[in-house]
Amino acid sequence: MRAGRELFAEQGYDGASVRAITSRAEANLGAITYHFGSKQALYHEVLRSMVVPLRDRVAEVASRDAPPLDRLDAVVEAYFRHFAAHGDLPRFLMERIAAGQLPPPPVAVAMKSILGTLAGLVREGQRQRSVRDGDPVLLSLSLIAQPVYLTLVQTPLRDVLGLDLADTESFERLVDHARAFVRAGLTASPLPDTA
Amino acid sequence: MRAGRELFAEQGYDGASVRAITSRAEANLGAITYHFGSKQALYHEVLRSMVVPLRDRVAEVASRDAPPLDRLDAVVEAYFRHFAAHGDLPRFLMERIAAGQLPPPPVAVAMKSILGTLAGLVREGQRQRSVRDGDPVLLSLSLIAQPVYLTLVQTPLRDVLGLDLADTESFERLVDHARAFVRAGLTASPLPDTA
DNA sequence: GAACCATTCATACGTTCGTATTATTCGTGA
DNA sequence: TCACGAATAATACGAACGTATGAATGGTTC
Repeated sequence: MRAGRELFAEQGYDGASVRAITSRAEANLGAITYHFGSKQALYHEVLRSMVVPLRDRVAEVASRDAPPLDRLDAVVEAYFRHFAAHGDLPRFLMERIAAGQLPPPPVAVAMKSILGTLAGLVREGQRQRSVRDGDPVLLSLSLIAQPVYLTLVQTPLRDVLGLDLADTESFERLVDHARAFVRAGLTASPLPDTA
Repeated sequence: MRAGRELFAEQGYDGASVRAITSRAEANLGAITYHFGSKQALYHEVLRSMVVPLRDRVAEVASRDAPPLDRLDAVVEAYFRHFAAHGDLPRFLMERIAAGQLPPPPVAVAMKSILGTLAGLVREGQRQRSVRDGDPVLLSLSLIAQPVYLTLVQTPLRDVLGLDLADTESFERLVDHARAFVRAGLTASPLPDTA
């Protein structure tokens, strides 16, 4: 599983061959078929093992005792921290989609679950007028877009622009930036005075 | 080129075989090697043909005669409209990256150029205090994240949530949402009164 | 210590891949 | 009209792929 996670992240699903994975794991060529049934089954297993903790983490942050906006804020941060610890995850979330396929089942269910959680949080914020009006699902997607995209482009940015967002200092700036951006994007415009 | 664009979008770079492409083009298996030199060269050519118009479109919108915030707004819309007309593009922009590779040269070049344009626009807005303080490149990336991510997840959303963002009405709602979100994320907080 | 069973291992199979090779076709310009 | 060259076409090649097969291995249980 570890070798699979690494190689799927490095080379993508198609790029990571069964031979490469088993050889990195110092196992036999047949090991994947034997233990998981197929390459795809291993892939799904790897996905599950990465995506479930993210889902749990988001659910936990979302259920804290704090104003909805603060919790949404915390979700953004949680995403970044989780991605920092599992830098491969955003690639896993998007790879099949970017290759024109449906997301694999583990990703689809996690996506659905997280989106439900966030949309509920947004709705709560809207009820108490702290979050801007608008489709809760769209607002949630816009939130998610930030950590996913910004993490995803980190490597290309480093290689194309020489912009390194991975060292501790830059990373904190990145997180702060995204939190501020999302919070501003979500916050209900302060009402003129009345109301 | 058309067959390549279609199949690369549908199946990803690895998924689209030379045989499938040439057969859809009703051409011979050797056609790609003959006319482009290799599969990868065709891929780069296809990328260039999609990415250059986007770059030009952004540059055009960014050079309009309007307040920076309005132009940034217009860039978001331009992205969405361009993606609506070329729904494959976001996949092309992200596929190799999501597969753990560097972006192909045409994408890297366009990325660099667009990012330069937008960052300049952001800086201009910051100078006249209409755009929030912060790293112009990060702010630009946050802007780009919205059309790219939201377009990218459209298909999965339809299949997973039954949420269809492609019909005209939903699409306009989507664009309006993203514009509002980005504008709010970029706008400098109104100063208390003084200043 | 013998039987059993999960696992490891080496190897083979059939497919598909991208590209190279060689021949053929066909429109164009002298 | 003939020759040239660009384009198409059919086929071959070697490599890599995911998976299947059957034999070895080694620990556990009676």
